[in-house]
Amino acid sequence: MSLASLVRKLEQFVRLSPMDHVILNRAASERVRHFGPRVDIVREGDKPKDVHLILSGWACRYKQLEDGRRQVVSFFLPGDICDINVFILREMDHSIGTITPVSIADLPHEFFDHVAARHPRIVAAFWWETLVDAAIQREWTMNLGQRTALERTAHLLCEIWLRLRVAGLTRGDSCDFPLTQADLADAAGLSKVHVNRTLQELRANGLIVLKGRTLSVPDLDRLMRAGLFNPNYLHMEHEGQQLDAATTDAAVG
Amino acid sequence: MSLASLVRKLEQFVRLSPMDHVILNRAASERVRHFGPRVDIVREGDKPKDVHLILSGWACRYKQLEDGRRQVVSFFLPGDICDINVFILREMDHSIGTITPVSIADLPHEFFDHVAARHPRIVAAFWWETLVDAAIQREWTMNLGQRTALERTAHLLCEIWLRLRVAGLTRGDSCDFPLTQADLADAAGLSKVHVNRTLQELRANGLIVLKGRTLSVPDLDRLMRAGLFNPNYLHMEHEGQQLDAATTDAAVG
DNA sequence: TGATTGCAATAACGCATGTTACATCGCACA
DNA sequence: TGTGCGATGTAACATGCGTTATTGCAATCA
Repeated sequence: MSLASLVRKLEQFVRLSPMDHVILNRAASERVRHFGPRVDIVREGDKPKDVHLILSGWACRYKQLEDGRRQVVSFFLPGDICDINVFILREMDHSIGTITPVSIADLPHEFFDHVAARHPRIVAAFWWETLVDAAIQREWTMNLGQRTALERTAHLLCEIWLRLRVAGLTRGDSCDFPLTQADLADAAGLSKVHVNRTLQELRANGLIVLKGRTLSVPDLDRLMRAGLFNPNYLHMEHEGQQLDAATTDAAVG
Repeated sequence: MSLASLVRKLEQFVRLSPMDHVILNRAASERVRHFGPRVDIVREGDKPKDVHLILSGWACRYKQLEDGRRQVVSFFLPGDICDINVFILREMDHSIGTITPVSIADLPHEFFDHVAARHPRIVAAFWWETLVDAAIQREWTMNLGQRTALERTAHLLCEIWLRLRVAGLTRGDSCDFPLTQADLADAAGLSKVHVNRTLQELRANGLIVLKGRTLSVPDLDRLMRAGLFNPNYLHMEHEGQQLDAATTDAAVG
């Protein structure tokens, strides 16, 4: 039930007040739902109702062609929020499915109305989350369009690693890693067979240790170099110079 | 100076009041700048200052690797807005460059503050624009990850065609088309040579006529089928059942 | 304990797309 | 009227990745 991951992530951007914490806590404990692994939470064509906050487990957003080709367009890790403000759109243009068992909190319309009026720093933090999401999607475009299979896979692993680390979900140089090679293939736009070859190569180069459902990254810098990975798009402002409320209120509008 | 394209596009989603029009008009006529073709408007690493509204001309957002590989991650057409709320981020993670000569209006911070407080329908329309942008980026991920060169190119042309049409920039089955084959290659993640081959094939199939800087699409349905194109992600709500102010105010929060 | 199932690993082969090189076209400008 | 240059077109060849098929392994369950 790791609301901790959300807070930890948001707080690298804005410092939330004790009241903000209370608000988030309440929102994350009402209307919680649980899903098994490998099921759909939302389907393309649905009319979106709520925003979802991932409390625990991994999920993904994906699109599918009629002939079955499937592309994972993003991963959701604990603490991630799915599509703030989908309220505005009439119909989902993609699906969201679980990878592991997942717990989510549904955040209704009214939560955002309430927050908008009274908790500007939460709003700012959510804006930041939204913008980072968009930046990640652009980077995936770059990844699929320009990087080789090896670079692309390394890049994807770096991104997941850093996002897990910010969420407090790494231990030393290891983390849980529930993705199958088929999942990686759908995300990287590669065949399963070639993902397998590529992982072998990463292993042979000592860049990763991946066994069971655990990933270790013995030397992140080397993996980042292999993936031509530049973390700037994640906009992690870990230098500690966070925006204060006055600035963010104005920026959010 | 086509503010008309912006208004036309936004109005398929919300009906703007006469006052809204005045506001947009004013914003689009102060602080206008002009650029030549093939120059950068914004560079990766810049600190973003204003939001940009494209008044005329085509531009693109792109990212580049150190070795020169370049990926166009989106195109900007007249009436498009670049990155609402980039205020929040510290540093640009991509560049924006012109393709043709371009005129833009810089929308400062204060414009959004003003609008946020007093013009909820403009806010709603901007939200919609932002969400559609995100949906387009996801679709590009799909495009690069799963579609073949032919499908991918056809899909890209369909998208541009529909976006131009909504902006009122098509004439019958033709439109201006200033992209070079190199531009298409950078956007589609293909080599120039293969883009050339692919365009030949589209021409041979009678799906497009592309000569000089003009594109004609004699049969959009066929082109859409060739590109496995499903327009749902553009969220064009042309059925005319637009949201009214009450709904949208709440949705925007 | 054996059957079933899902995932990972490996091999052989094919093809879509990349690469390099050069020719042609048309427009801008001297 | 030529000259240069960016864009398009084409050809020959190379290769990275996809496809299909099979095997092994480990977990789960009858």
